[in-house]
Amino acid sequence: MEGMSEEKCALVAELMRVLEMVRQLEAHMSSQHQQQHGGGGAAAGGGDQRCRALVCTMRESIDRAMRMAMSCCADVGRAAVAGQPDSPPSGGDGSPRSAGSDQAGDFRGRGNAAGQCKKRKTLPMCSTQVRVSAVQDVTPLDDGLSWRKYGQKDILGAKYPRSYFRCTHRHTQSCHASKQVQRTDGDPLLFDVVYHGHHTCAQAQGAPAVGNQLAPDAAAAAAAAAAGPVLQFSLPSNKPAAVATASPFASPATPECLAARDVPRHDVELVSATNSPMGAMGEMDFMFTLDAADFLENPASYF
DNA sequence: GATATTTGACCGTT
DNA sequence: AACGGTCAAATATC
Repeated sequence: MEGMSEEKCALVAELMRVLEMVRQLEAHMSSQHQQQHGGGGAAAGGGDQRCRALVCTMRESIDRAMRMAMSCCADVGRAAVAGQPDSPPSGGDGSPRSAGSDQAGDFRGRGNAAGQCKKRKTLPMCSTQVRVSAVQDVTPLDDGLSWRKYGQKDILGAKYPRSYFRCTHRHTQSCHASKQVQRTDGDPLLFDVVYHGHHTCAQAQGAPAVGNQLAPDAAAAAAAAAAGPVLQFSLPSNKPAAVATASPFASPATPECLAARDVPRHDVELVSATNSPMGAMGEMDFMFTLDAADFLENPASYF
C-alpha cells in the first residue's frame, strides 16, 4: 500500500508541476499585458482575456484531474495487485521472492547478477526521452547526482549501445538508484533514459526534490526544452515503493527555462512501454500527449 | 593514489 | 542459443 500511496503522490506531484506551469504562464501573460497595456489594441485585449479564461479552465481541469488521480490510482492499483499473483504482500518492502533486502537488491557475486537484472524490471521505473540540441551535447548524464557507469551493451536491433549507470554511493550508502541511457535509433539527438529505483543517499537529501527521485538531468532537460521536449515516463502501478515523480519539467532549470524561452509548443507524452515485460506485469498504462496550443484551445479534452 | 570508465565474461531468463 | 543486465579486471583520468 505504501507504493500505491507514493504513486498517487507522484501523479499528483506531476499535476502540481503542470499547475505550476500554468501559474507561470499566468505570470508571463500578466507581465506581457502590462507591457502592452499602452499600445495594445482591442484585439490584443480580447485575446488576452481569452487566454486568461483558458488558463482558468486549465487550472480547474487540473484540479479535477488531481482529484481523479487520487481515486483512479488507487483503483488501478488495486486491480493490478489483484491480477498479480506474486505481488508482494502489503507489509513487504518490495522484496518478492529473491529480491533481497531492498528494492534494487544488494547481491554480491555473479551468480545473482542476471537474476537481479530480471528483478530490476519490477522496480519503480521511469523512462524519459531527452532530446539534446547537438550530438556533441550528449552525455545526458549530469543531473546533479553522481552516477557511475558500470556497463555498456549492444542491444539487439538497436543502432546504439545502451549504457548502464548506478549511483556512485551504491556501496557506501546503499543507494540503489540506477539508470540506463540509450540513444534512439531514429533520432541521434534523442536519448532514452530509464531510471530504476530512487536515490537514498546523502546527495539526494540535499538535492532538489527532483533529484531524489527519478530525475533526468537538468542540462539535457534544458536542452530538451530548447529543442522541444518529448518526455516519456511510466508508472508501475502495482509495485511497492513505486515512485515515478520525475519529469524534465521538474528539473530546477526547466520551468524557468520554459518560461524564459517562451516555448511556443511542447509535447508531453506519458506512456508505458506496453510491449515491454512491464506491460504484462500490470503496469499502469498512460498515454498523455499535451500540445500546448491545442491544450489552450480544448483544455477539457485532455481530462 | 583515488576514482571513474571501458570491456570481455558471466549468469539467469526466455 | 540468444539476450539483457551485471561484475570485475584492466585501463584511463584527475
